[in-house]
Amino acid sequence: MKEYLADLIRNAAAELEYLKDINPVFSVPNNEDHGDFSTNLAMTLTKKLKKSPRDIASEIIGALKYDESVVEKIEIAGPGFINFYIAADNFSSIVTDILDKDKEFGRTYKYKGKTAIVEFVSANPTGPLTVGHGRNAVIGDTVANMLEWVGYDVDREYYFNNAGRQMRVLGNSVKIRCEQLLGSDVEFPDDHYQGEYIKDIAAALVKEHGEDTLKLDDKVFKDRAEKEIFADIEKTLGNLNIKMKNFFNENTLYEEGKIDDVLNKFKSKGLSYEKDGAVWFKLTELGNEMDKVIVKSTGEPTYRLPDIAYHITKFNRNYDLIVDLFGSDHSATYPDVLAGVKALGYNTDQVKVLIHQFVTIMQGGDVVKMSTRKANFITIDELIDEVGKDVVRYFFIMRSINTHLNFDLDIAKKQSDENPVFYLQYAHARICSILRMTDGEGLKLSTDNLNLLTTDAEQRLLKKLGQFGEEMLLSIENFEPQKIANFLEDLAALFHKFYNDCRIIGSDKDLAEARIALAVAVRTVMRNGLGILGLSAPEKM
RNA sequence: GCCCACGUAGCUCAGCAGGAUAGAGCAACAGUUUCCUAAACUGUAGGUCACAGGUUCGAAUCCUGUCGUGGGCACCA
Repeated sequence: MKEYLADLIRNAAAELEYLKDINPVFSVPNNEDHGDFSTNLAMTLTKKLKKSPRDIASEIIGALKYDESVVEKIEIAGPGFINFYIAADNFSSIVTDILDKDKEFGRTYKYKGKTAIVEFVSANPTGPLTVGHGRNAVIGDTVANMLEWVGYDVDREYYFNNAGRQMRVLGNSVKIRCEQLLGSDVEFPDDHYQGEYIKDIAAALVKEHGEDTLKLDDKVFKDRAEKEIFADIEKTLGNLNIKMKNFFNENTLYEEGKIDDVLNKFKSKGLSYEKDGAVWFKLTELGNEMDKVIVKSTGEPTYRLPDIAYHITKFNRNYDLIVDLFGSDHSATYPDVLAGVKALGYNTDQVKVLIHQFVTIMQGGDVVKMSTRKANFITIDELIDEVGKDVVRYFFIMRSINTHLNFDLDIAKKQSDENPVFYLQYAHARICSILRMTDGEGLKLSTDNLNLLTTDAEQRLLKKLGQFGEEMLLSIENFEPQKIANFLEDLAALFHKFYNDCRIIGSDKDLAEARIALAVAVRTVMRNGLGILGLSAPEKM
């Protein structure tokens, strides 16, 4: 429709010279009194033409040759907007289109043939995934879904490191629990992992090895903990319907010499130097503020080196789009890493770094501080048990990733009617219910009389449905999952209003069958949208 | 001190590729059911879009500064 209007204006260039080579922008006005589409074209031309915007608008309208069965009327409004009112008949065809395309409706293949990798979660295996990790997990998976929706072939990847100090502390935590189980009164250090899960792992080891447990190599405790915790993490992700394609172990970068490769390249390019027994990365030469250490005087690399090497593997795996997702606590690390990758000749334009702000957990009106080490946390699994997977997912994507998210456990756990997810799902369930009823009445779906859908509620619903594809593409290209949620909330609201205003059973047969077609179209769009968000579309509630 | 994000109704937040009278949910108040699920719908009330400048025909939206909140500024990741 926008294309049609743009053509109208381009064709008018024959009469009005200044419309040549112009690309008019159309928007849907917030206020319905302002028509179906609106353009600010006249106002943008005031300077060039030195005329009042309303005069220009009236000149343009005079030059437009349009079909009155499509455009009902055109008006000048406010400071100089040109508002287009589309004849009612032109919106109902969307229903046929939706029924036709069904699961494919609203999808584009704009990026067909392109590949993407989305790296997310990437928590080191020191404990169960907590509510704090939840936002990252859900946003990452949803972004991956979104990219798939526009044609990308997407790999979901989890990057972890099982070497560093934290992992040694983890292994030692298990070992000390074993000692305690075997009767030693050794004290458990404050800075070790306090969680119950450590005791469980220790108990399993003691059960298998008895008194010999303490003769085991230190590595065994760490490896066992890592294995059990990872199994747990994968299970948790599964509970959220998240399936990783790959778990990438930082260690492989060492084993395959990737770390040395980077180090050598830096050296040969003169991008590193030695000082105080450490190797420094010359970031100042690349325009950053200060140089940073990449290899400590102990010989161990800092995170920067493996991170750079890791990103290079992403480039070498030939992804067209590389998405990294992490919390704001890591926001300072990525510029160094990108600078390193860029310095080695890779095009960082294809890297999209998404940073989400923190989640503040509220309970009883207070902020809950969480720490994996102190075992003071709420796990995602606990949350799912309380409120279900859909609520958890929805809470994490319903807000812009740039804002701090307040997760009020009391509300999340409370009566479901405070949760907006149910509002969406109820719209879907309601439609299913209607269809069960109309089926019993012998009413069938028919697209023969869609022109009967003329009430306010019906027209608004039709217009909304027509915006689905464009809105999806916009949210996806901007990496804004919350916009999909907003769209679906609007659609659900319009449907609920339609439900209250327009009855199906009891209406004239032609009208009833057209309304069934509309309802099914809404259901299809709702289902497609919920699918992208990874939410279920229940038939009954 | 420096860097990033945020500041919109009592609360939680949309809106921000500039656009017309700034929206929703919750909370408050008043209504709607012999009728396809009331997990719904309708209405009332509630605003100095943190503050101050600037750009613009036009600013919640862009720019600068101030204040406030969160996160970061390691030879931790």
